[in-house]
Amino acid sequence: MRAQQLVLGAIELDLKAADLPPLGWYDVLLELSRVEGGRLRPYEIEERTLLAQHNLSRLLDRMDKAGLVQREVFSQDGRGRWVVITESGRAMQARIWNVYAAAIQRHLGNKLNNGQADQLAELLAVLSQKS
Amino acid sequence: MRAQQLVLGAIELDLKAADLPPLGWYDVLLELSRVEGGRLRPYEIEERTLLAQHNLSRLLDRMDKAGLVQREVFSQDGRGRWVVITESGRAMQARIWNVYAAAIQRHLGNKLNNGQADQLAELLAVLSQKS
DNA sequence: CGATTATAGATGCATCTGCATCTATAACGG
DNA sequence: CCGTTATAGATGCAGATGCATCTATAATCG
Repeated sequence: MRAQQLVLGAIELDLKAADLPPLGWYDVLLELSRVEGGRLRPYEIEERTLLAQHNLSRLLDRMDKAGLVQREVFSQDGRGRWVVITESGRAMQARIWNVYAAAIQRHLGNKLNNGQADQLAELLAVLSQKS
Repeated sequence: MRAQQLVLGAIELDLKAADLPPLGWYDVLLELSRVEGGRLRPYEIEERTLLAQHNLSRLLDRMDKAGLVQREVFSQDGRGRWVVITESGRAMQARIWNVYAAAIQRHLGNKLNNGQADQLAELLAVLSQKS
């Protein structure tokens, strides 16, 4: 818990210092940017990111207002929506990645060698397994 | 990040299911319960827990209102306060620990053997070191 | 001393999160 | 079909968090 808080906090500070939005925004932008057509249903984003439904709904409000995504109707199911990444959203994803990658390097890469990083990833993968 | 979110979320759910307050409360109660006299200055709690100052200040409001801690004047320095754990606070700390310990066992202990747990702790300690 | 600066803690305000619930639509079962 | 139940997503409200700033007191330095 302590390590996560410290590392995440340090990364978020780096983002903030570069006037970029928090990591949650990046997670959404990344998922959208790497699927065909740049569009996903909200529940798909939810599954991929571990954001809670109500939380994602309002994050999308903010990202929509910021012009990074747009909501469109999903005609096959009247309940559903498409969330589509905009050009500006793709640009933002790239800008964040520049800073994010450097932050990962600084706060993780500089502290662990490759073997340790692999080991850590493996142990955390074990913890992430459903129970 | 994912592992932390999953494991912490699962532990918090266990606490909530037992009608207990979130882990932040436990952190404060634990620190207070294990010092002589059961009292610390707010800034000391802050250092030990990584809670932000303004955040801790209001957490203490809530814990005070719940009768788990009391604030007392600190006569050596007019700016300072004592935070003192109450009997009820000690009882709560113990009640939380029962549930918390079981949750740690379920969500960590059952997934990692001792060697893996040690390895993980060691890697995370490396990450926690100041830059 | 007295003015400046630093520290301890509290607080107003905006944002974010969780929780429950709501609306709208779809699926299902008799 | 129609009533019940399930699913997608939004929203009102309370509680939590971050940020900046405020008050009060201490320490420092000319």
